[in-house]
Amino acid sequence: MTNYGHMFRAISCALGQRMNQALSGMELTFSQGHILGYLAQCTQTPCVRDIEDAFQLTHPTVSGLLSRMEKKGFVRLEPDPGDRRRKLVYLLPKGLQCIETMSEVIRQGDATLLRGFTQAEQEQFRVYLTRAMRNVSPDFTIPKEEFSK
Amino acid sequence: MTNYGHMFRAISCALGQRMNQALSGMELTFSQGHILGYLAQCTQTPCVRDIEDAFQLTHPTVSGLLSRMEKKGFVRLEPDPGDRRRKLVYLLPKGLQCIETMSEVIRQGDATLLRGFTQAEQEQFRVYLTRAMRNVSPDFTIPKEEFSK
DNA sequence: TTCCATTAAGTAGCAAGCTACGCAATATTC
DNA sequence: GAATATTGCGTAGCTTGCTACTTAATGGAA
Repeated sequence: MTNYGHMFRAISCALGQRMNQALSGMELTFSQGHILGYLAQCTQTPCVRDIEDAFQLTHPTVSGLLSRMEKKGFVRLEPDPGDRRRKLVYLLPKGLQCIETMSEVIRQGDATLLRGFTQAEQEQFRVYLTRAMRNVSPDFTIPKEEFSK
Repeated sequence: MTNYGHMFRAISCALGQRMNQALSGMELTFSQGHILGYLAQCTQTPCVRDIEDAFQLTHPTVSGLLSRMEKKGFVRLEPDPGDRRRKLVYLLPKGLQCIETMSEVIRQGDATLLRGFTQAEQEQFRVYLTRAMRNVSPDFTIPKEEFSK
């Protein structure tokens, strides 16, 4: 009777819009920024498939994101010499430069969303969201990103 | 540091996928179903703009949705004789028939999301979500739909 | 070794969001 | 009444999600 699906869609879209506007200056999108954060944190150069797994996204989605990111010079894709099926995803300097801005944008987005929440309420909300997340997507883990500071 | 933007995106996508799969039998999508629910509840035939306002969506988005829905025979669009700028959106019988299924799909979606939540936790979660919603989109109201039963 | 299964990536095609335009009808203002 | 502003809709073009299919490379089994 409450239709959470609609609420989540609305919040997700509104938040995404804010983020994308904040990032529009550096021709970077929110989704692309997340991938940069993931790459910056990796100890080993990941392949496309690794990114799909980390973000629970399908191959065509990630493939499209990376192709646009490559076009703008944020990353470079190269075949893995050890397994010629794979393509390794390298973070380029231009991509690395965006990490700090991304981090700030995320911080501000969270602050907007949680305006008026006490510390305890934030913790509680986060617990609920994590539980809801696992309910709809059991093998979900929050992807490691270079935005923890 | 927690990146709520990503959590909301992930939940929203996962939930949407479930809903769309459940509705795929009747060639209806989740977003389209919401509009049907809104139309079923209206006392006066709304125009396109009314739907945009109700769901906080842009014109091209609603325009596209309605055009696909019209193609499938769920709704019919006709110019408003009283104001020739407007187009009135009529709910057709085929659209009305989907309401019940939509209602059930939403019920099941919510149940999945909230699995393991006590009644009190559900209420609390709902309060948090509503507050978060207003934080990111101040003039948001939950659109009236014919899914309350 | 050869055959088959699996895995990684590519691509076509679609839905649903968005921004940024333009146009026609109505409303407002002088 | 005429000029201007606003409003409602259309459309082009983009991103980000998806499914479904194909192809190439690897791995395992007969």
